[in-house]
Amino acid sequence: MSKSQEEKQSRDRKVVVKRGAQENRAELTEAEWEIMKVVWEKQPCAAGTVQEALVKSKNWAYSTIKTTMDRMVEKGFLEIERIRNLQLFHSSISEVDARRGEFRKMLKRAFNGALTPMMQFLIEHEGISKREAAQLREFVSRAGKKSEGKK
Amino acid sequence: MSKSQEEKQSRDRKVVVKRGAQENRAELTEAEWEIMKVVWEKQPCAAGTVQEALVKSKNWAYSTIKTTMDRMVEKGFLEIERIRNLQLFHSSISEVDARRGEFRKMLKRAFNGALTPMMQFLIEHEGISKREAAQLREFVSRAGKKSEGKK
DNA sequence: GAATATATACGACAATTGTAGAACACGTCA
DNA sequence: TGACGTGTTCTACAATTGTCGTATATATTC
Repeated sequence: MSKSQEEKQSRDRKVVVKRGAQENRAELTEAEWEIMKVVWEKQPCAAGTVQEALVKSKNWAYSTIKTTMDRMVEKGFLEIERIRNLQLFHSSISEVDARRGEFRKMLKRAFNGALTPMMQFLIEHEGISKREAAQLREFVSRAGKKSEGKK
Repeated sequence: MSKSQEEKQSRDRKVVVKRGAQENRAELTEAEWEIMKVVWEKQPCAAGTVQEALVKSKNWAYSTIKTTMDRMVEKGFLEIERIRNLQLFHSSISEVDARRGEFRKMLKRAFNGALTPMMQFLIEHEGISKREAAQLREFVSRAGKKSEGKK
């Protein structure tokens, strides 16, 4: 496997574009996640806005965030709308697609890509709060109807 | 945040040791996952065994795998049992802990650490089969009881 | 126009992760 | 003992990601 092939695969794995019925998904790094969460909420917004939003939880230098965001533009995760000297960023990937990417990556690594072993894992090894359980019950009752519809 | 602090936090995040009732979990890279899956299945085993097992899916050079495994020893994920000149590796982390680490990382990044939005996401965006929905229901029905026990 | 504030561009370094070949060491066999 | 096979050690490079200060550019105000 040559470097360029691997590079191409690596890219495809990060952002899998729509091919027929296949869905969009993206894989973000830790820092990218933090930044995208702010962008999804405040877009279009400047890098400075993102920095201000993250100053408490992360305390990153402005240039740290700007660099990361510029790289995300190169990767196709963000786009720049220019107004005079100001760059406003907006997302090119949806939160749903990013979530899907992260979820699928986890599923593939830890559960060979299958939901059933993950569910078993949750059942046997993960507990949840009462509140979460109540909310889940509500969603599950809807799930019955939705899944019938889907399949 | 100084470099050494960040380094310490980074380590703690990768392997969170047992503190009281808190659980074990680990975070593995892509290559580490591939290797651990083989080790869990064949341990104790030599690096060459791992390389042979992965030759079809990955075609990594022996030294690629050996290097990764040596680094994993340094990280505490693997341990070496020496028999003459031969090193047999066995895992220091369980598959459950690794799964938990990967799952929790995903949950934190994509769903702010909460199960409920993840389940909602699955139901609304991922499409689940009847069987999976049934497992979800089982999880929810057990959730009430288990969480009492765990918490 | 100068001073100031804001924002971008530039450049660089460190750590981690992935990748792997070459050199060296050990064990076995003829 | 030398040859050969197996396994470890050593070394190194590349890419990515994280991190950030400095230089430069732009816009505004006095």
